[in-house]
Amino acid sequence: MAATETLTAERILEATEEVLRRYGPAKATVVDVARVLGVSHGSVYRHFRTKAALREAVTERWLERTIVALRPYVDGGQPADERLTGWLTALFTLKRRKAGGDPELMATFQVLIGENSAVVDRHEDHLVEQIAEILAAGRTEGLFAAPERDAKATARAVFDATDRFHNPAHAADWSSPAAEDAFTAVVSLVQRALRA
Amino acid sequence: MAATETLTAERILEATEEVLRRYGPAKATVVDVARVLGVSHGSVYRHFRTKAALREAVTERWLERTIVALRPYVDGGQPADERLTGWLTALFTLKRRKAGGDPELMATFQVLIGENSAVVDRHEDHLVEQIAEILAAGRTEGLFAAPERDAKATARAVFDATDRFHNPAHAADWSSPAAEDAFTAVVSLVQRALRA
DNA sequence: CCGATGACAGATTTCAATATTTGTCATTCG
DNA sequence: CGAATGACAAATATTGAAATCTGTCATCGG
Repeated sequence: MAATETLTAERILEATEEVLRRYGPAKATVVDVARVLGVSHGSVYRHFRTKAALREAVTERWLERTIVALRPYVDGGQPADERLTGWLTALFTLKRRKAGGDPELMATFQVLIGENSAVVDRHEDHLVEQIAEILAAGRTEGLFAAPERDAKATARAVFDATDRFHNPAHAADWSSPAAEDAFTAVVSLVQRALRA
Repeated sequence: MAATETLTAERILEATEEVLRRYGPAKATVVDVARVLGVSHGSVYRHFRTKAALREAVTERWLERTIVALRPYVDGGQPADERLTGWLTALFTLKRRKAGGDPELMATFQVLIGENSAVVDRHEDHLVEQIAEILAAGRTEGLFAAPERDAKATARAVFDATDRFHNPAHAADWSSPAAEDAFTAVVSLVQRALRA
């Protein structure tokens, strides 16, 4: 596997993801990444100052995909209340499928999440921002009441109230059949709270 | 430290708690517990079949204390909506004080929680039961609307929606000053959802 | 000139030998 | 007689020496 292509940050991130998938977060080393790419580990350090920075970048990429996947639910053509339910359901379904489909990968992901709380905080802000957009649209459409406190706080409250259904820390609960009902109940609670 | 008193399950549980506090969950051994009590470790096994059973009993005792501490908020003389806010605030304050005041003890507690999910599930059921009582009272008082689904599911939804503020998994977030506001926002969201 | 290399020091992890702990039970003690 | 003991086997944890990894940098090669 000689480096036929130029060594880019992008290629390193792909290789790192592969190594993390294959060996898990505890055993994945920079040397492994370099081996997959057919380069010396020194070359990896030209693109990422530390192993931690490399893992952080992978985490960021990973989280970014969720943001992109949820975008359609923010902009979609239905009424805002349906879009909100759709968005929340999509987020839950996405995470649950990931957790159920490949528990080991989810465990790896959770370790990265734990290592990079600053990245996660920024990611949460993005998600809250998307909720805020839906809520603002809902107010324009006359579906949602004007917020008692500032709009951002309400969006954050919706995010926090549904935490149990998107925070990977709770992934173990999602396989239970009761989880579906619990999710529906919380979403309906949230919808009642927002209704004009 | 001769066994001047009779060796009871109660005394063993107290000693186990002390050992867990002092050495943490990883280093606390049955031999340590026996040493504190001045007996042989074989005697401890007369009262608890396994180390796991002993830890489970400690966990149960620990959780029971929360139930007792919250009881007054269920029965208290104020209107039900205020009692609900009081109950939720008490739970959050209790947990937060525990987490902030002695982080190591909290970490120990979290390990026990993780080991004994069956006990935790039963504990959650008790808490949800307390919420359900307040909600039922609130309906009688005309403060809360009749539930769309069954009453138990609504109580569970309130519990789930506030998960971030009582689940020890989130203890790390509670020290942030934003946590207080986030909590207030979610409680106010829940109250709006329930209002008649 | 510029990206890649690999030798290197210090930090971290692995592994296998050693010690401790768990759980049992025949025996002792009151 | 029933509660407590402590010797014991099997499971688990600790330890420290050896191996590997991280991060740097002087040197190489296109």
